[in-house]
Amino acid sequence: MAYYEADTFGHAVRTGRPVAEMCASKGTSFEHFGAKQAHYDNHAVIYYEGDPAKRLYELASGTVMLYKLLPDGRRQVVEVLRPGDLFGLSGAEENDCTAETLTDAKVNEIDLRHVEKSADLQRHLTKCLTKQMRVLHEHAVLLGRKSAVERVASFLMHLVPNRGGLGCVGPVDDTEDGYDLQLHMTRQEIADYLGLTIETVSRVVSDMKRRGIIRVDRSDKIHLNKVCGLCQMTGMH
Amino acid sequence: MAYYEADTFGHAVRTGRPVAEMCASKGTSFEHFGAKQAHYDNHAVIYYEGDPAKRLYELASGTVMLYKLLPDGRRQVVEVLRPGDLFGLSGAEENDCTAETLTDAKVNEIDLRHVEKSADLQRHLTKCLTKQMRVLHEHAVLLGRKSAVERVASFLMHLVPNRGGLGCVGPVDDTEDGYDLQLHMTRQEIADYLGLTIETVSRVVSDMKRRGIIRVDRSDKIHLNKVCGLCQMTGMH
DNA sequence: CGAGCGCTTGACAGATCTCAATAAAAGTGG
DNA sequence: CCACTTTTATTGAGATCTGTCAAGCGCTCG
Repeated sequence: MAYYEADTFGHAVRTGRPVAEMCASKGTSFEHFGAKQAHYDNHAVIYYEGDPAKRLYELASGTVMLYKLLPDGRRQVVEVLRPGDLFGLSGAEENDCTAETLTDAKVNEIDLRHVEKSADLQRHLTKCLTKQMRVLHEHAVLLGRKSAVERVASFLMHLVPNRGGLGCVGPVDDTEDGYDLQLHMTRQEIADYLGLTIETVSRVVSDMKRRGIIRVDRSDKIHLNKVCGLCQMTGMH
Repeated sequence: MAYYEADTFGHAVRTGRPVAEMCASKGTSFEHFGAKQAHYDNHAVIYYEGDPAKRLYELASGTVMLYKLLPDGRRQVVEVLRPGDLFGLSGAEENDCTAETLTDAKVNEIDLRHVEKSADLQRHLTKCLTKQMRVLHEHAVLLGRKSAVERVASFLMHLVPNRGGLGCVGPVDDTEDGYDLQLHMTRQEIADYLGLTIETVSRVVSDMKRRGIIRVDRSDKIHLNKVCGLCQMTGMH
């Protein structure tokens, strides 16, 4: 079924020409620019830090993380990507991060030599990179200035659509302000993303559970009882 | 004299047309694309976080920092920019950071509406943004995973050209491996960049002084006695 | 010379990390 | 379907690093 979609996209490539409007209207996905789509299983490495950078990647579905390692094994997850995000552009001969899937993922891949040529694609790149840069800025604040509780609260809030950010719509309903979410990361991955240890993440989650802010149905299935309450804990209000 | 250069650049704008080769050959500076150059004094704010994003900026000379504030006053400096770097692209209606000079600075400014149009400019943007993203990734590792000593050591190493990074050339001379550097940031600014407190930065610097790794001639004039030795303290070897 | 600002230093507190044990969940093979 | 192993998550106790608060130092400039 997933494979079907790939074929559909492949077809679009064969018939379509790069058209700015198509790109702009659809927002994400650049299969129009001669990309081939690849599938990756859960926890598959797409490329390693230090590998020669050959392709530009666009995440079509699923989740991918980018991380860097220090020689002694410390790891920092620098980005958690969602569909539409780009990766593989390191600005050098070699990739600056390792890219690894967090779920099954579909990825559009374009040879870097082709990227240079298309003006529409360049415009698309600028837009995507700018957006990702904004996220990196906010994450720098989290890593540099937030407490463990604020980091975890911010992390959870980012998984709730249309809440917490600039376009926060507030509680939909006065009495009900819950939200069910599915984590695609282990505690270790979350810790490495938030610049904490696995034990600290676990303790903060347990604490939120004890205080009735969240309910943990399974370690990767968490119900937020009060989204607004959680948002107050992010350090941003 | 600085003003003279601005005139020279301004002249180039009036006579030249956007040419990819000009841009590529010079590497930085996009005065060819109809930019106006502005001068800012030391510690002048170019724009505030939350202001409407109207222009794209390219730093022509000097140093600029981008920072974000939390409501309680905590500050994180998210980027320290060098000539050739871009800023002002937030990917939204409003700037996501405040931009403030750390020195006198010359800045090329283009109205965002003009940016859309030029393909060459877009290509230039992609290249610059990619490079800055790489720096942000590395800084995330610093903020998330490095100790105070490693952070300060990394910070100082970044101020030494051609050392520490991928293209490290090693000591030029077997006996001499010193380097004189000029900080353009106060201890507070450094602390806010490294995710530390001013006291911790001060203590780490004093400690390095005591151990003979650096010599502090003035609080903003630091001599590195052994660049290689300092590099060993960054956590990256 | 004195005021003001930035920097340094000390003593202490507290948050997070480390190490270790236990518990829970997921995968394996009979 | 059930032991059994392996992995992942939780919890506790203690150590450590960095932050907090407060005082003192040393420029720079009027």
